[in-house]
Amino acid sequence: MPRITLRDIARYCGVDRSTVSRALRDDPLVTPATRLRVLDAADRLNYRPNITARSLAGGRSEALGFVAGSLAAPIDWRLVVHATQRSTERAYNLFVTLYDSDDALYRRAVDRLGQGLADGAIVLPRRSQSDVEVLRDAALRGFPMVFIDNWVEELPAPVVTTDNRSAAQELVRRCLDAGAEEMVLAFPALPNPVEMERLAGAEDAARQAGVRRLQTVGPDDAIDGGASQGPIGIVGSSQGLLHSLMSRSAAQLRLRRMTIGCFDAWLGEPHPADTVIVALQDIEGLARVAVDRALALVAGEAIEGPRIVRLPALEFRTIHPSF
Amino acid sequence: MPRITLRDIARYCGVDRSTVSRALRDDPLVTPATRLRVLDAADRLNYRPNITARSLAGGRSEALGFVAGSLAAPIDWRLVVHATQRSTERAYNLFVTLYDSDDALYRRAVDRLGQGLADGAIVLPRRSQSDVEVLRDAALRGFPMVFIDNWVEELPAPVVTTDNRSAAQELVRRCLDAGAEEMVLAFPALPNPVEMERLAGAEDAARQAGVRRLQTVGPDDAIDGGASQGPIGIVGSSQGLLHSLMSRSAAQLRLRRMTIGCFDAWLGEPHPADTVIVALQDIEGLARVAVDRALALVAGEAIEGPRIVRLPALEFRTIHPSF
DNA sequence: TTGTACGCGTTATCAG
DNA sequence: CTGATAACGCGTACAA
Repeated sequence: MPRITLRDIARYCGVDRSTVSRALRDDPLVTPATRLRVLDAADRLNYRPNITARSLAGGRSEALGFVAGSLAAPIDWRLVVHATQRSTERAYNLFVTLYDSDDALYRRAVDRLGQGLADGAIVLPRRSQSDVEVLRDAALRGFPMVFIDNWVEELPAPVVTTDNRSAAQELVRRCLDAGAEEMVLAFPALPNPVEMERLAGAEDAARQAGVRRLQTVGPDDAIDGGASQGPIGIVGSSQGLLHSLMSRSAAQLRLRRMTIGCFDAWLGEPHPADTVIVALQDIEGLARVAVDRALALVAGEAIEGPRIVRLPALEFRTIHPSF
Repeated sequence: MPRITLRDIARYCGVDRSTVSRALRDDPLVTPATRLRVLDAADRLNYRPNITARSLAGGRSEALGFVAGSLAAPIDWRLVVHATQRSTERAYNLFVTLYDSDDALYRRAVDRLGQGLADGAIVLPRRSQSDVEVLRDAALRGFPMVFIDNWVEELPAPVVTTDNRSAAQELVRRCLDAGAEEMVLAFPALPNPVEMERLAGAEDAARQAGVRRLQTVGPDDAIDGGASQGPIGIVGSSQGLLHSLMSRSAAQLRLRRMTIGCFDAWLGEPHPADTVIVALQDIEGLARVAVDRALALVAGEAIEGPRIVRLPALEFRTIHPSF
């Protein structure tokens, strides 16, 4: 099954390859008549340009990479979807590569992208320690990169993220407004900027409100119920984390009224006596801004504004059990 | 920031470009001494081969594409993760492209992959009507494709999927064993093979067991409670679908004991009185077999075994509320 | 064992 | 307006 190339069309039309190339790229230099002939032939022969050849010749691939650990959290794949859309609007392609906590895969993915496959990348880092090593080479080589959602302090690439601090504050406030008398804060122990900002914001709000009891639980801790049986507020980064915490703490939580504060999404139903408040982030906004900044970098334009862009939460949605 | 090429290394070492090329590809023809010199220089200059050039010259990209609608369902991104791993094991790269129900994006994605960017693709179709049109061109051109999980009847590509029929049967049986006195079947109206097989299997099992009441609900229907208040079984494809059905039917379901049968994953907690049975599919197996079949196609090997491979469910897991 | 020369499919730069 | 020609970076027969 031999591929149809420019040469085939050129032969078919009796013109030169370069004329075909021009015609297909809508170069105004080419006569409408010949262009029509060429387009018709291309259509008839079912021609598709070879992208690798085009990248090689043009020096650009017109593609961006999206590097992510996994797509387990809804925010992850939603970022991918919107980044794909925005890239397409800007006549760029987006390739997603996952590394799933595997450093070798991670390095490979970043390497490949920098090898002419993409003109730049959007990076969604997860574990800051290895992120640094893997990304440094590409950064040093001047490969355009933009961090999305989370980032790595040590690298100078632009960052597009959410206003995590304010959102965490607001979640705590709303839990208290809903009647919570004590607060539990559950954020992963990972030393990454997002979790740190969230924790700081939540602690701030709790302290300012003078919460009677405040505990910060680690990834394997259970909630210390103490003697109280009153309404409790639990704020954390993701449903998965909260869910496992609540399972571990089932004995302490049974029969207590709970208000849960969570980021991004809550799937399924709250328990009958509970309320869930979700900080809905502007995921589409993140993706669009990240793609635009990446393309600006690719084009060599100076970055406008601060290195870290923080988009505010779109909405705080309260979910009550439906039955 | 000029890229380092073979030429630079060749100059640096005082050898020819082709020698460098060979040394880097571990060609046994090259003297250990010179290979060492070359590798050292490559390392020192921080050389990275240009993939587009390599693909162009070699005629293969050593990459596979993974085309999916979205990654909303856990099975989707888990397939991607495992396909990435398997591809890497086989020294291939995997690029994911999403189209998110957008036909233009879809066509573009498939086109690009066929343009030299990938040697073949794994396709996870979602809506069979447009899938046919978009994929037909690539298929006709002889572009190697393998369907994963779901597929399109009209196209002859190999299929790797699960044994949906048996799994649906088993879910219904287990609901009945758990005490359900009537059954509700909730599968999307999409005319795709997976949903059809699931529905058929579920109906089979329900009929064989002589269920007193059996209803099949559409995407916007609510459950018809009738007069009964006994235990009810609800089997459907995904948590999202079941969740919206249950919300719409809240009045009928309140206070009834429910057993829910679901595919792939259940996030969050069952309601206090409910039980959830999940058919855990062999997602890693699907991904591995799909990658292997795709690479076999790429290599021009004959496909062994039947066109449709069906992997059995790994496990049926029962989830009880933890508090 | 290494160097020479050509081709991969496309774009860009010249002449004509 | 079009045709010839030289890149782009790499792989590989073939020659030395």
